[in-house]
Amino acid sequence: MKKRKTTYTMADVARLAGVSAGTVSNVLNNRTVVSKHLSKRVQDAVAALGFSPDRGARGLRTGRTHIIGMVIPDITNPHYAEITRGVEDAAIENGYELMVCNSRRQAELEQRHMHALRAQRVDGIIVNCSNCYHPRDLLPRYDLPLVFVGAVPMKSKINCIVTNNVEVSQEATEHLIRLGHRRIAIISAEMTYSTMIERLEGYRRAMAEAALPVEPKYVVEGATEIESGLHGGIKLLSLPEPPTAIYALNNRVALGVMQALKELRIPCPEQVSVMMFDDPDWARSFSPSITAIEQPTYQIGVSAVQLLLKSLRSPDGNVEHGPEQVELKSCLHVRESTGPVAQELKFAIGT
Amino acid sequence: MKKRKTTYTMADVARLAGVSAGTVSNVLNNRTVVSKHLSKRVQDAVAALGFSPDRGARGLRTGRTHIIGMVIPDITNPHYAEITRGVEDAAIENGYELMVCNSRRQAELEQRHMHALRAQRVDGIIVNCSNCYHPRDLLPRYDLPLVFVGAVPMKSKINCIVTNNVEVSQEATEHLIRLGHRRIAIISAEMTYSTMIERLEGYRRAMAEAALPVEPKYVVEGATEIESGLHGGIKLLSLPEPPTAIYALNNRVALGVMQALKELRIPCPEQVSVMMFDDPDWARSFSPSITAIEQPTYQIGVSAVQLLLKSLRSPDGNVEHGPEQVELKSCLHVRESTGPVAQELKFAIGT
DNA sequence: GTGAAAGCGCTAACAG
DNA sequence: CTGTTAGCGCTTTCAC
Repeated sequence: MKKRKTTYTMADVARLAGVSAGTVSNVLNNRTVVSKHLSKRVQDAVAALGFSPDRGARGLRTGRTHIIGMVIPDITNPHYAEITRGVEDAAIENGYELMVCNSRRQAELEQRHMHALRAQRVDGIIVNCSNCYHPRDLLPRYDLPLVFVGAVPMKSKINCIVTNNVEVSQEATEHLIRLGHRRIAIISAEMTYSTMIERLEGYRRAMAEAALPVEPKYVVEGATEIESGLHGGIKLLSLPEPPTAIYALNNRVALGVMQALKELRIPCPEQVSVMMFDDPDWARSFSPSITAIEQPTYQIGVSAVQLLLKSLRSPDGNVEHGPEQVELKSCLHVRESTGPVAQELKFAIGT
Repeated sequence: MKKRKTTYTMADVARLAGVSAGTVSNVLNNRTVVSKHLSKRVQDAVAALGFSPDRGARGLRTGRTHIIGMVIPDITNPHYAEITRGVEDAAIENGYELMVCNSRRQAELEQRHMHALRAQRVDGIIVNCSNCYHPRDLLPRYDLPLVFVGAVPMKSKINCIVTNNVEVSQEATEHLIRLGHRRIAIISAEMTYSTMIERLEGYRRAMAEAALPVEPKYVVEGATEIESGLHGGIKLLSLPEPPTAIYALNNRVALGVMQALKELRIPCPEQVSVMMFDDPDWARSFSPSITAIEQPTYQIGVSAVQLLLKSLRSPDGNVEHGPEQVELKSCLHVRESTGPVAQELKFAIGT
């Protein structure tokens, strides 16, 4: 039942180097000062055997696995993929390995992953929870250092990395209003995400400040799927009085909206402007290129690891003065998909 | 130096249930038949404490960590992201956890990750190597079960999941030829990938069978970056005799080609047709929607895990009769971006 | 400075 | 059926 006979242990290295296992350990972790002489012998033996210490055994002994766990909704969404890249890079730089799990936005799976990661005795978990109203269900009774990213639990004192969703969403909506748009529709994903709630709030504020009504028929709650944006888009564009601009609250939904415009052969931005949250690679390649709000995805990942490590080093599992909240900035990139509102002339032509 | 005092051990469970640790282990792994009576008591104790056994300790003891490692070039590329999804789902279904590493197409990083995974004592590794000519450098001296996916080492007897690149690429090129195209350009990514070599070969065969010359000026070797497709596309389209069709060998390059068309204001497919390998979400949302070759990405991931597990269960680390090669099928989706070759009339108009 | 030995949490013989 | 025990590979006192 042994795994591989070709896997060496520190005892093998010690024997070959003619020292004790403890000394090998000391050399490998350059702990106490080992004499140059023995140190060299040990290193030669390590190299000769191609030995690398068993991290699992080390973890068992030290109580730290040096593994960071991560739970995200869906790695195939470029938004999460880029955050993950940031996390991985930062983790490795600090000597940690990463274990990523996809929850598919299912609370049950989310929990199962959290428990699996706990069973693995990861040192901490970075999580993007899909339901910000029931975050407590996520936390194992036995506290593991946790950092939330992006979508975070509401009204909870926790470590998290957030972005200025309200602010940038308001700013982006104002961009549309400045272009003359009055009938601005918005399609969100699941409203269980704190991010969606905040982005909608930004939209509301901009509308309110411009004294524009937020008409329910222009506010569509979708899901994080392309089909959702497609159907929502078709529904909006088929209204007796269709919107002149559509604001998609994430990249999946936006993809669906673009498809809706294509199917209905509605020119963008001539007849309808489109703006989206997220700024995936393809935003600039589309015709027209898409006005988009870029989130600091990579940096979110890096910051999450930094905060987690900070929290790991604190005695109580939180940073010194309680949970810390880091806010990063998103920014709007105006491109070709948003233009001046269609002139009435165009409607005249249509009739 | 203990990690968390709130983490219980099997001894705690045993004490609470009034049994021995061995019995707890037996219940948890339903090994030998434990009496209903004690079994219940143990399960209650486990539930009461929220106990879950330390996988690291178990791994140390059993010699199997039940972790699968994975090394891919870049998780932010939808192609790899979808393979990863398949791998994760299949892994979890079989009681394995997953550790994914990004190599950024750097051989050095690729190796470092392989070693890190070995140090973690993963049970096997799934790898998409970026240089199919030097795969041996990847293998640690101490053999770990390995399964290659997609880009595989050339001329090596190894476990791998491949696709019918040559065949489908030939078929796709024939599609362009049937549309009347004669000047068909092709932009590849790094030719160190076996996939690129095979896709180019398919193109060559189709051209040869149609008695069309493969002109060097129409064969561009790029890199897996959008910029690469952009510059390659601009270069091709600026030729005195530009191609009437461009075939991009992966989704990143294709994105760049679309951007080139946009910048040069060249109508697609009226003047230039575009076809690409890979079929990411956005292919159908583009205007025009893009003719694309879909790879069975998710299934590649699932198959890779299946083959790895099969190999893990074999005594010699390989499947019964030596390494196994599984071939899956890709398929062409004809969409709007490929059309009949531009009539000479259009050129006349241009002059 | 270095070696010897204990023990992290678990499983797998082996007794009883 | 259940308990006892040894030991997986490593780190870390503690003597020397």
